[in-house]
Amino acid sequence: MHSRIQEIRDLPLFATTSDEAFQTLTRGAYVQNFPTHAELITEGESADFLHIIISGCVELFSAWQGRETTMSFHGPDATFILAATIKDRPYLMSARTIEKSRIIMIPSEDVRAVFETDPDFAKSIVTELAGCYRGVIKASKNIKLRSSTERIANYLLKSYNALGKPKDFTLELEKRRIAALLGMTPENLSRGFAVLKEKGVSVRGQTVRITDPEGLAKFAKPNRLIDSW
Amino acid sequence: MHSRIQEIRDLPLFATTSDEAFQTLTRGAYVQNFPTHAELITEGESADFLHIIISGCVELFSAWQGRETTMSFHGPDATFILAATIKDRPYLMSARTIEKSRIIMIPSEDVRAVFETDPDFAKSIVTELAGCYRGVIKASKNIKLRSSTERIANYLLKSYNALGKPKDFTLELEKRRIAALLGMTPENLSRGFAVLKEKGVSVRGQTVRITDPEGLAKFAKPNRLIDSW
DNA sequence: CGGAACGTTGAGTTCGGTCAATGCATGTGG
DNA sequence: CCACATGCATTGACCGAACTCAACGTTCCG
Repeated sequence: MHSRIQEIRDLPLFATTSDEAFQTLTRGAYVQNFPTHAELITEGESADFLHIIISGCVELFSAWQGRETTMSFHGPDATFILAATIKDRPYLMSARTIEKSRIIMIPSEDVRAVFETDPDFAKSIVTELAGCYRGVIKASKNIKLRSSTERIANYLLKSYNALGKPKDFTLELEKRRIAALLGMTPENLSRGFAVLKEKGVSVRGQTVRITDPEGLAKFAKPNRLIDSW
Repeated sequence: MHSRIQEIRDLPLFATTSDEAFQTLTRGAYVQNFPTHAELITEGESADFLHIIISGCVELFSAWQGRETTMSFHGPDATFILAATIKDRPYLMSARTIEKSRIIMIPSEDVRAVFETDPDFAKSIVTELAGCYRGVIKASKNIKLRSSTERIANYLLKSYNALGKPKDFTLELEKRRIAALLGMTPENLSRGFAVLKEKGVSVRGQTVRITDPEGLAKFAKPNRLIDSW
């Protein structure tokens, strides 16, 4: 049990939080393991808990009139859905695991209460939320300003650079999920990879090799206000 | 001068802020009048000031590789760009006035400083930011889950309801701006209006009449998790 | 070994964008 | 006060990016 608390305490979100505030936050909190494809929350429900991912991967998605769209994927240390928790409003998105995942759930009331009493925690929360906001803006710009092939190129380039420009690397997500993340169908992702072959990328199964980083970058035109760090 | 301060003091964002904190915030602040089509900020610049709109209308937009896209429009009481101010990071969007506008500019440093010392202000800021976040999410769902005609139908329905279901009403924005807001070309907006004629909408110039609210709603299928209030 | 899910490829469609012409306001200067 | 310029809105013809549907191949797992 002690180690469970510790793994939460070590999260960046709580780095500067006082012990007292941390106690309050974790008193009513759960830590839970979920299998793959577990639906964690459903849009429209009231935001009773702030969720924080310890390990695994979670997809945020939305539906309307039988259509569904993926909004984002999140890994360890990410929070969702903070904005609903703060405003005490219904979730705007649903969440499901796409791997076995370990999630902390902190009662929204406690988050709001501690926010008011602990300035450092308030700072952490607002920084986290601002980061989420900027993430959505970037995603939106990516979708609205780029063609599907350009989005793929930038996605590959970003992975490549994040991993330190390795000779080749493995895709983190299944291709169908990459397609969903980039706002296209799996068929179109395939066709995109085919086009990018001429620009200096070879994709074989899960393995990607960037044969011409310069050429790819020249095509992708990555931009820190969209792809950023 | 006194009335200038007063008009700021009365903003919702400062409703619960202490006088002392308010003093600090406004000490280094400007209030400025801008003409139509003034470029207020450019994406990539550092976020030196939090902007608050007192009157007028501001467009947020982004560009990449010669392409441009409208992200949102904002009227009185809205803030931008809060997230950049908080994170002390470059703006992700540019802003321009589309009417004569009166804008408050508060040094970002002061916002961050007061955030740490005044819990009520911190609360206001985080609530405002959470609202911005949810706004972007809704806009993104609107774009990704609906066809252009459906977006138009919902836009008209929302205006209609917001105004109290009047016999007819005038469009707030120019049609070209509505088109940009809804993520389509002006040509397509025109065609959309034509289609909606059959669904119970007549648009003549700036004037809209909803002849069949039921029928329009049946087509538009408005949803509180997208169109909300 | 068989089946299920994923991925790829091809054919055809559709939605929305581009380009161009025209109409319609508004506004300015002679 | 009118002539003309300018910018917005509309309409039509065409184009193209991306989606749908279907078939087939591959991989992985029971």
